[in-house]
Amino acid sequence: MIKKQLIMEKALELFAKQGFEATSVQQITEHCGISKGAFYLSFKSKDELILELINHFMTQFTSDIDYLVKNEENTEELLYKFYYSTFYSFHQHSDFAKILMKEQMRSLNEEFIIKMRYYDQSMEKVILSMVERLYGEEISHTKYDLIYCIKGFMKTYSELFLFYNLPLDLNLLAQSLVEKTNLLARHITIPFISQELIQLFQQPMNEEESREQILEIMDQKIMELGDSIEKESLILLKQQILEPTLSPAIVKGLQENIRNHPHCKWISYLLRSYFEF
Amino acid sequence: MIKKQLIMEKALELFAKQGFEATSVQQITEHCGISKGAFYLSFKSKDELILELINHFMTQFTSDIDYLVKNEENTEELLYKFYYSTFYSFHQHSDFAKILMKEQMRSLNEEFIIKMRYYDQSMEKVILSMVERLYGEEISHTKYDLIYCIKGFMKTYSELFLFYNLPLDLNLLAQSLVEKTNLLARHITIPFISQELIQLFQQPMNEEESREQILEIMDQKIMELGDSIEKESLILLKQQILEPTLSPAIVKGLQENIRNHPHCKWISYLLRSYFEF
DNA sequence: TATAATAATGACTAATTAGTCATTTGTCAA
DNA sequence: TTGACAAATGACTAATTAGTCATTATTATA
Repeated sequence: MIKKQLIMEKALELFAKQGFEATSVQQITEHCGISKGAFYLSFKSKDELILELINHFMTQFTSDIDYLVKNEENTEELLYKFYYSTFYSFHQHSDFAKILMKEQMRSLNEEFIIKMRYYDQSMEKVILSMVERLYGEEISHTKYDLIYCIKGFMKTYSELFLFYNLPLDLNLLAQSLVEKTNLLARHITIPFISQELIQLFQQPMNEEESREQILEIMDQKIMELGDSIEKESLILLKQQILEPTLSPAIVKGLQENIRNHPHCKWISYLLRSYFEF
Repeated sequence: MIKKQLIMEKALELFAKQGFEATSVQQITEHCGISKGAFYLSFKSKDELILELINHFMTQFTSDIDYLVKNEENTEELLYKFYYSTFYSFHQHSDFAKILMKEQMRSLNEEFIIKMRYYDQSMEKVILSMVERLYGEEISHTKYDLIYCIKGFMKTYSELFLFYNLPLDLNLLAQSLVEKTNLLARHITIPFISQELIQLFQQPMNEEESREQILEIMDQKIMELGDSIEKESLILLKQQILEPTLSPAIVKGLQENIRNHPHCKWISYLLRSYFEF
């Protein structure tokens, strides 16, 4: 298991520099100081490694932001904290962020594209719920434009410090983007992205499937974890999904128990969506 | 010469779908219906093909926008036309635009990165001069933020119709972005991107080299062209650079003569920068 | 028609790739 | 010390790659 982590870390460095395709398994194993065979003991293929990297970072990233958006009490501070922690995460995991910017939609592997679209849509949902919390009904007809403007800010300003090693004043950056976002939110009158337009390319993720998917991931995590508060909480939460008996306060508390465990970030996010808090 | 064009067109289609690295020369030649040897009669290498594609589109693209920004009389209309023609070009050359979005900074080849940075900086200069024309001195301390917001809009909104085949209402899109841009321009108070920050990563393109470069490209184009108004204009403009004798009106007229010739777009842009109109 | 010049071919090389598997090495308990 | 098991190795395969070059086909000219 520790070997797997080593490979993921070292591969990430190479991928960030050269991209997925230009980096060979040979290079990765050399960079790790292990043999080629050892690589295939940890991963079935190069593609599996890439998929695990994408999952690892995207789940963490999305769920962190989601938690913030759903739990920050102070609405005044929310937008600031959103930008701050987004760029903080980018900065912290800059190798993965670079891949995200470079690789994006690319690569022949259909599976990657589907995965990335899924996470991209999850992220859009999170931003949407933030926008709705912040500005309410008054921006209902311009909210999709606002989301795309926010995404545009994130992309363009990330490039600045990801690809040129510039000193980064996170506080100023967040403040500056908060001002821009508020300006747009309060004064846009001509929306371009309508509800219909969104529906044209956002194939809905169907709900029933999602329940089964949550239960499946929970089973997997329950098996992985040793005896702990986290494991017990997961088991109780699973029962709650199968037949609801517990009070909201208890469910909320159980979710709180698992949310900081590094392996439970994603299930944490899925449960927040499922229980609607 | 016609063969070269065929290869460029067909290669572009494949590159847009699969990216540079995932597309083999074999695939390209098959898609063209020619032999592998024939490919190497037109291009020294696969990299040369890629570089020519980048040059072909980026020169055309940059110089078209530059002409618009420098020559549109009606300042009210300028921003609208900027967005309209930008997205119109993207739409027209969507295969190349896709590559631009996907490939971006990527690829191991240092030469590509340098080329793309050069064109990116040229584009930033064009946008800067537009912003200065539109809003004057009052936005001098926020103008770089404005440039990056405009670039963000361009990127994010392009994705919508490049990667999902959506119907595109260019008029509405341009109007919508004009409103957003004006809002930001008139109300931003907290800039993030300062003059100093810009200088940290924009290595200046030195001026003396640029004069020699212009003359070199002119010589090349003069050789390429058959006897025509364009050729004569180029010869006169070259003499003007070597020793200025002609009146501004004549110089302007000579530039006008060449600006619409597809092979002269870039030299046209360089001359506008050199003569400062 | 005959000759020269140019264009086009595709089998070839050498390098690199992802992935496999017989073999070796290391680590335990008995 | 032995024997059993797991961990790790790297030479190997089969496929693919960019680029070459002797050969053939086509065209233009005399």
